[in-house]
Order: sequence, then C-alpha cells, then structure tokens
Amino acid sequence: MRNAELAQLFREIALYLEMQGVQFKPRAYEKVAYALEALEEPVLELYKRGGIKALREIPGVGEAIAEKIEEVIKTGKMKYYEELKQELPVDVRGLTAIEGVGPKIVKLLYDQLRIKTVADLEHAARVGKVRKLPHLGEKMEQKILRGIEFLKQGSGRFPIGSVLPLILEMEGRLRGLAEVQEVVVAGSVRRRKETIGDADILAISRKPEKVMDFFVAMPEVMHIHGKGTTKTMIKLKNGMDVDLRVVPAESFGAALNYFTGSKDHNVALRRIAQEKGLKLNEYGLFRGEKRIAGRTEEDIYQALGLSYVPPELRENQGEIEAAGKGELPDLVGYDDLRGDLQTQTTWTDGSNSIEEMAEEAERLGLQYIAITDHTKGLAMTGGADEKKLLKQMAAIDKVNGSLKGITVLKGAEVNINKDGTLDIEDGVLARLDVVGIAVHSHFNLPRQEMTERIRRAMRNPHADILFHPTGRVIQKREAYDVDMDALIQTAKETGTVLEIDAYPDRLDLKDEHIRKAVAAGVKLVIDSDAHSIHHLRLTEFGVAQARRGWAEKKDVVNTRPLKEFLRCLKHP
DNA sequence: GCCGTTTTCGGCCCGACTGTTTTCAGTCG
Repeated sequence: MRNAELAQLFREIALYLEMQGVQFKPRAYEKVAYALEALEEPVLELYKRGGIKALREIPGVGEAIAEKIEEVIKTGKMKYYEELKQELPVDVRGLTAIEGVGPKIVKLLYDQLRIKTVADLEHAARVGKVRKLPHLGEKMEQKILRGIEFLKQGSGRFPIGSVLPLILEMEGRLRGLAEVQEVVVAGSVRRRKETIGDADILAISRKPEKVMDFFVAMPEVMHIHGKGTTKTMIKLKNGMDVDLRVVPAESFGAALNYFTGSKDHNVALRRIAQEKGLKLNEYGLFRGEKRIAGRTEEDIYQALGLSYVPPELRENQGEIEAAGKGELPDLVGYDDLRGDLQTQTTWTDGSNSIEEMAEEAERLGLQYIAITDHTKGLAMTGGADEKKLLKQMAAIDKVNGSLKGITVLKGAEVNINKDGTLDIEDGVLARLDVVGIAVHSHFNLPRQEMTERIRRAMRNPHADILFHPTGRVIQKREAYDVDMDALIQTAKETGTVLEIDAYPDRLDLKDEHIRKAVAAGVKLVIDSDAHSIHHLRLTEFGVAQARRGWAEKKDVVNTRPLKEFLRCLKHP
C-alpha cells in the first residue's frame, strides 16, 4: 500500500472518530495522515529497514498507530478501520468533501435517512428530504447541492500560475479604493504554494461596508457565501473561493500572520506564545488584556524571540526552531537570477525564434540564455539530430554576433534513453555550452530501473543539468517512481546540476527535494522551460519554489555572472 | 492517540460566520 493510500485510511479513521464525537483522537490520526504524505520513502521500505521501531520515528506515530501500520503491511487490512466502517458504512471522504458537510452532518444524514454516498445525498436533497432534518433547512439543502455540483467539476485546487495574476489584479483594484488604507494577499498564495485552494485578502479600512460592497460586485464573482463587516467570502467564476477580511490597523500584522498560515506554523507560534504566558490570535499578541504586538509581523516574531520568517518557509518544517536560533537561511531573492538555462524555440516545439527569445530575456534583465531545443528521441516535436544541432549552433553564433547585452548559449534538452544512454553522440555534446538531460519516455519503469537509468545518464561527463528531475505535471501526471535521495547523491558525486523547472505546471524539483539537495551541497538551477517569450518571466515561480526549499543564492548557479556560471558546469 | 526543560499523566490553537436556533452547533481556516 502506498503512503498516500495509508494516509487516506488514517484520515478516514479521523473522520469516523469525529462522527462519534470522540475527543482528540481525530487530531492524532489526522496528524499521522499528513506525516505519511510528507514522507519521501515508501512506508514499506521504512518498515523493511527498521521494523516497528522505524515506524515510530515518523512524527505523530506512537505505539498504537505503529502497530496498525504494521498490520496493514502484513495483512493488507486494518481491523480497527474495518470495524469503524462497519458501524457507519458511509462514504465519509466523499461526503465530507462537499462544502459545508462535516462529520457530524454525515452522521445525522445516515442516522435519519440512511444516506451512504454522495449520490444518495444528492437524491435526498433534490426531493427535499434534507431540509426536514434537525439543524438543516432549505438553505443548507441548496448549499449541499451547489457543493456537489462543484465537486463534479474538478479537484478544487488551482495551480498557482493559473490564479496568481487574477488575485494580484483583485488586490490592485482594492488598493485603488479611497476607503482602503492597506491591502495584502495572505494565505497559501503568499506562501507561494504549488496549488491554491482558496485565496485570502486582508485590508485595513475605516469603512468596511463599502469595501465589502465593492468586493462582491467584482465581475469575476459567481456566488457570495457570506458577507459581514469583517469577513466576506465569495466564489469566483473559475471556481475558486476568495475571502476578504477587514482588520484594524493595530492588528494588521497579527491578522496577516494568522491568515498567511500555514495552520501548522500558526499552531506552533501559539504554543510558543503560550509557553511565554502570552496569547496569540489574529488580533495581536497579548499579555493578559494588554496587546504587546500586532501592528506588523516583524513585531510579533520579535516579541516571541524569533527572527522574521519569510512566508515561503512557514510550514512548521523546522523554520521556527531555526528562527529561534537566528539560523534561518538567507533565501535566494526574486531578482537574483542572471540567466535561464532551459528554453525552446521554433527549431522544435517553441513558438519564438532564437533571436526573439534572446531579446526578451535581455529585456527582462538576464545576461545569458541557453537554447535547449529537444533532441531526436522526441520525434513529435521535430527533435534535433546531430546534424540539426550543429546547424543550430551556427545559427546561435550568428545571433550572438548581432546581440550586445546578452549571450546566447548553445544547449539542448537531450533525451535519456530507456537504458540511461543519451540520444545524441558525445562528440556533438562536447561542442555544446550547456547539456540538459531529461526523461521523456518510458515513465512507468520500476523504481529501481528508473533510478539506475537516470543515474547512468548523470554520469555522462557531458551531462550538465538534469531537467525536471521527477517528470511530474501538476494535476495531470504523477512523478515517475524514482529514488530522489539516490539522484541527489549521484548529483553530488558527478557534479550534475539539478533543475528547478519553474513552469507552473511542473515546479519540479519539489520543495522537500530542493531542501535535501541544498543540505547535500548539490548545485541547483532555476529555469523557465519557456516555449514562448511570454514564459520567460515564469522563473518567479521557480524562485518561490527554491525559497520554499530553503535555497540560498549561493545554491543556485544561475544567480552568478556568465563566466562564473560556466565554471559550475562539468568540463571534461 | 500522542507527547514530554510541566516526561508516564494531563493536556491537546482560536475565532468568524451561517443556519438553525432562542443560546448554539457545525464548519472552516
């Protein structure tokens, strides 16, 4: 059983226990579910390596849960779960996924109407049975039907690249109001998570009614969930929920901190406040009745004895401990990049010429750009063979002759064959400035074989950068099964640079891999993977990803000037 | 059920809004 499936099992147990009104245990199971999802190594491997003792090393896993995991590994089943399921044989996960439906309502629906599935619920709501239940009414019935409709439409999460521009535009409109003194986007958008569930916007205003009226009147609004003077919640036509909160100036920092999250980071901060005899909420940091901080986030962190934690790090993954010791990383900045090492042109599947790409890159302030069109293994893109590559090199020489402010590097996105060899011969690779290698086929190899395949390719003395190392496409394609620890190790040994592909559908490496790579001293590069001039600016998402992985400027080789950058590559 | 410079028991983050209430439960973040 995979980690994600096991996590789901525990999450369901948490829901069942909540339905029964059990105290505290649901949190314990939920916590383990999160921990399992965050775990890089398959639980099975972990167990094989260290048995039940190793399982207990997982945060939140104690004796009872370790035994339950062992039971699943040995028998494929969990008795405790089966019993809970038998007692209340309902699709808790499906039902609670409906907006406004939680475990208590699921239980009510089952007890009163024998509703087990989303389909059952939809039917009951359509014929008007739901509104007759205690605590539910006509409005809840309608809300449930709307929630079911929305669920049918999709996952409910949006890749950050698809929503950030709109959110920033809405922020800008609010900023333009005379009644608004300050406005900031908080939530997972501010933390620059890979996908966004909903957006939170905070504002300071003395006339909140007017701000809320303006907000709900925006043309993108499809539905108003609720509207008050401090909190208003809407759904946009694209399906995303956006909350706007108006807070007093003296609490703005506290509110910003609170609504930026993550939830885990907040909980940890509150614990620290508690230990100091203080109370932290969205209105400020209090000693008794007295507010001792709250106007800015900086004040709050300082009052808690912590250095300021950048939003991208706020996941309770050790940043609070580091902030306490003054050991937070000096993160790579959004303006630090000097070059872009993965771009495609009309020579293959890009839509702009070498010259157009170079000119746009120069306009964006870059000093160098590598042209890395596909190679022959990717026939559908018109991938280059050796001959075509040599021809393109000559074309690049010509462009370099006419451009002054930027250097165009000769590169390629070379296919890694199934056996780990490359699809361009070494003699030609040797003549390129930058060789990127990437997997574009045979995604379903077993873990061991895939790992060996890529390691072999990395050992090629010409292979400078491993492009999009896991191959995932967010919400479309799973990462292929590969041992990333082994790849990081090989990158270290061979001096191969690992790419953070900034294209918002990829964001590959993931944050936890970046963090491991940084810890191992592996060099990173942030690329746009641009297929047109409009994509070149997408590197900002890669920088965000790098920051979420604790990367510093020194870890990212394309923050360096050209000559220094070239010295970071292999030179056989 | 987990966890521990309050370690083997007694805690476990906190508040807004809705819809249903007639003082609050449930959901959400």
